[in-house]
Amino acid sequence: MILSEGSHSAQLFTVLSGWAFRFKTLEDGRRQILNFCLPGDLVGLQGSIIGVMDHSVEALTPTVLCVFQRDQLGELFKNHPGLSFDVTWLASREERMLDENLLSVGRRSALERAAYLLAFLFYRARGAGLIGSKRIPITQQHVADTLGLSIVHTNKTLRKLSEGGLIRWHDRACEVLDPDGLLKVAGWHGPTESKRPLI
Amino acid sequence: MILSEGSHSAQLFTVLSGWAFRFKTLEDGRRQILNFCLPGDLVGLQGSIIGVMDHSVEALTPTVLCVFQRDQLGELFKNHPGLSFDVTWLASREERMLDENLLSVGRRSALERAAYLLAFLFYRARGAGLIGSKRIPITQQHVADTLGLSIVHTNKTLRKLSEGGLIRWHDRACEVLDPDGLLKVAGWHGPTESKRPLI
DNA sequence: CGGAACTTTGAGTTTCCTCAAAAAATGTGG
DNA sequence: CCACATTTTTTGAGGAAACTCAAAGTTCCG
Repeated sequence: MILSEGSHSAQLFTVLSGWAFRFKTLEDGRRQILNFCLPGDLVGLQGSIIGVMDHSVEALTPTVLCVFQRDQLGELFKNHPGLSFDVTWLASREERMLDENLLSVGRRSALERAAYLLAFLFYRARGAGLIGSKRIPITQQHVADTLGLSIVHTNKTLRKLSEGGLIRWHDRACEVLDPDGLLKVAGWHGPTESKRPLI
Repeated sequence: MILSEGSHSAQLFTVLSGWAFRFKTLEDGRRQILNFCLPGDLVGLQGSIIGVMDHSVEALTPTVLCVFQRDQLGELFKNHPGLSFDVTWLASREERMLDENLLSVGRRSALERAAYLLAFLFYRARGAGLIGSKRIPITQQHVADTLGLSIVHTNKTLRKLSEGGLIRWHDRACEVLDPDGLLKVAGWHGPTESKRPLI
């Protein structure tokens, strides 16, 4: 599944199963991953509200979506105040995650950033009900493009986390061995999530 | 005006006049500015919906706010679908700005980042109706904390933009002399804003 | 006028990057 | 199951970007 930037029929959808990610690119190809999309996430609201999507979305695993029609959104707000409150709740949750990510990319060191990201994804997966799999299905290139680092430096940084026994990398995926250790390295207290609406 | 992180009576407000900014800090004091708040902006939605504010807000100039009560939000969604749509529109606009900022901090060089930020603020000021003043009331420390750079390197970077005749720095503020030049340095096409709701 | 905040400069260091290439894992077709 | 192409991970070396430390100018404000 790939939905690309500038695409005019901006889609609004929720992820039912699978992993995906949102990203933007500069004209010369530099790519920044903005956030990851897990089951229960609402993706593309901005595009739906504003008219053009200005980021792209790509799947990491086979993914099942529930697609909404853009023009249903006005109707939703008119007739379903509870649901539209939930939509806004999810939007504000996404914004909170972006705030955290921006803090991380702007102010944390490479090692702290990597630890933060993997802890973040670990807890998101858990929160999305993917309890069984501690496997985060991303390549080191994805990590690099999320953290704003080169692939080489990312590799050397992840290696340190591996050597510290915090993670293990295999099969194009990261296995988190010690979530608390990651939190400590990152200087983070973990997610402060309470109960959330499902759409 | 300062509202601080973790404050429990999370506030929701719109800026009526003045400049402010949202930021987060790490425990050792490193600060990341997340976005700037100009007249017409809705600030603190996430806090209002989720219960605790997890960023702080500080004023750059004397600022007038219109504060909403948090518990009015449910009522708003129930009885004013048009307005609640607008609230969500503004939330998605904020998210779009964060996406851009994250791309910038993650993937642009120091010079590109600085140019992007100043162009971004220039167009935001214009969009907020502050047409007269090309003055952006921030110190170089604010720029550094927005771009994720040190104050020293920020100074040297801004100096290059000054020497290129793109900006002028005086009175703890930046004057934009050549917006198009900034866009070119940043490799950006400027804002794609259409009409927006006022709350 | 004096103190504080802000801007500027220089020097040396660290972090991260690019280039290049090898090693390992993965996927495909026979 | 094997041979081969592709993608991903790993390593080394040298260079560029950004950082810290330190200090001197400047501007602002009471």
